[in-house]
Amino acid sequence: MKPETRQQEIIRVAAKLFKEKGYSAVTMRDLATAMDIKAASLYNHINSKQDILESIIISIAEQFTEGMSSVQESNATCIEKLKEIIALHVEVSSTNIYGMAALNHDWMHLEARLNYYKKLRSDYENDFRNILIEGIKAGEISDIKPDVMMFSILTTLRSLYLWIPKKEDVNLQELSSNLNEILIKGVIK
Amino acid sequence: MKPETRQQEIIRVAAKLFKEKGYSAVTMRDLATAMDIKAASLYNHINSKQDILESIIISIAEQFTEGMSSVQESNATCIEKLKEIIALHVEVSSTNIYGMAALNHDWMHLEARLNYYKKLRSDYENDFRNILIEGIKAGEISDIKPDVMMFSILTTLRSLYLWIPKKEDVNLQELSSNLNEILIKGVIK
DNA sequence: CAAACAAACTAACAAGTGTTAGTTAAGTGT
DNA sequence: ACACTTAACTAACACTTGTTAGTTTGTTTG
Repeated sequence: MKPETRQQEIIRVAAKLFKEKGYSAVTMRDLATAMDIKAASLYNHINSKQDILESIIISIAEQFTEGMSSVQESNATCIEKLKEIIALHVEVSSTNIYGMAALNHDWMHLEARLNYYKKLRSDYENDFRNILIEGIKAGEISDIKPDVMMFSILTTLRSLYLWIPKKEDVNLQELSSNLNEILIKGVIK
Repeated sequence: MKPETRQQEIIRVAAKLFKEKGYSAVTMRDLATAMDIKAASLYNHINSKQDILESIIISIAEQFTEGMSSVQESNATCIEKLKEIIALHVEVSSTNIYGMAALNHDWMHLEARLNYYKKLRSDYENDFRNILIEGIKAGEISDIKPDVMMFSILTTLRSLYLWIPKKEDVNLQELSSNLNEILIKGVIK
């Protein structure tokens, strides 16, 4: 396990600040104070504020893309694939709580890599939708508009970062299985 | 139907900009340009940028508080109450699409009224949770952690603003009933 | 017609913005 | 002893920020 570089440390602290106040409201002087150095010193380690946002968001987006690839490769039923996607989100969100906030709130402040991010996102959504459509065809999944289903599940999963840190004793295994129950079978008894 | 005052117009346009870029990234000059006047002229109608954010967020938060009150007064089953809450969110979100974005993204930039907002929100969540707990007791609702259920449903409902504008022909009645199906009965057939 | 109002303007300000340049000091490897 | 790297610093820059003061112009009202 390599120790964290100074650059990684800055990016990690920045992600935390971005979660609390949003990208635009965090100044380089805020970040410097949190690192206990002067603002100018940050530039020994990073190129720009924009670069920090990019590394946070793009790295997470690529994790989701990779995760979706392995879900697709698995020879499972659509419901099983859905469960794998839920587990993917719990995993990625719990290891990138602060980054997920930046991804959800501040993706529009990406500049050079905005289009790349948008492509990753829409590809992900298409793959997700196709799984639902297959499930409907196979009779596994209710015949409701796939877009509404996807929206409902995906917004819950994308907001996990708001939820996970609240519980000190959060058991990720348990959270995953609770979400499986609720998202797949609903709340009715 | 009274015509919109100039102040209301500014607040409406501001909400739209806040949705696109977030409160902190929108400058008074951006807002002025969108209104086709100079920044200083805005101050003939509003007191401050902060004030604009407050009126947007607080007015919506109070709509939810009122809505929850009437849900509670109704003598319906818990599942019926849930459906009423879903309808409430569809109604409020569809008539305040831009404002909902500000509420979700920028509530932390409230200053004087931050605590008031937080109180409204936590009261709302408590009422919501109590409905679920009653439903579990009554055997209407699955015995899963109420917090996880609430989180799942509420994040979907809170994100409706992201979804509604995408469909040009969005039928709100239909959206409501689709959400009832999915959130209550899940996606499984 | 005069008074009042609504709604725009120009000009300016103090504070804060991201970032660059150049420097210093403490380790590290040869 | 030497150069190299790492990581901090001070000082400054050009620009942008929200906001205020004071003024002008057209419209409404008594």
